[in-house]
Amino acid sequence: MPTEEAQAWFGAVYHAVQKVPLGRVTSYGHIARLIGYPERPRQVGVALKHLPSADGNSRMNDNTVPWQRVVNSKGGISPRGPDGARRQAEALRREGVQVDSNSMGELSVALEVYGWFPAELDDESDGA
DNA sequence: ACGTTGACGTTTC
DNA sequence: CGAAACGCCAACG
Repeated sequence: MPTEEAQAWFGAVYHAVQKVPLGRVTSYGHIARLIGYPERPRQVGVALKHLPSADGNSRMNDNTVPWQRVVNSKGGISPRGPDGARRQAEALRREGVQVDSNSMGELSVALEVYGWFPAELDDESDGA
């Protein structure tokens, strides 16, 4: 049983992820900043890793939380398991998000097309 | 109870 | 511009 602090953190992460609209993507760092803990992007990944199944009774589950819209700062899908990244790419494509794969099999979102959400947190203006 | 791991990001070299 | 180090902290062995 996690501590109440941890529960609050998890809930905050899930809630923030739910704010990401369909067809857009965000990064772990963005979620962390939105919550108010810009130095813990890693714990965002931890929270998503422990995201409850849709079968459970939890209001926050992999069916209500668009975990697939969260990628790393490079726009790539971090390889957590053999099929994990592939499943995420599929879910994103299903939403209309373009996901490219290089010769090494690494999957990445076409940020130059979709950009980040929210865009206001991006202080730099490179691509465009 | 303690050491290691890991859905990350920034800073440094 | 690429690689390595460091920080973060819950989960796991």
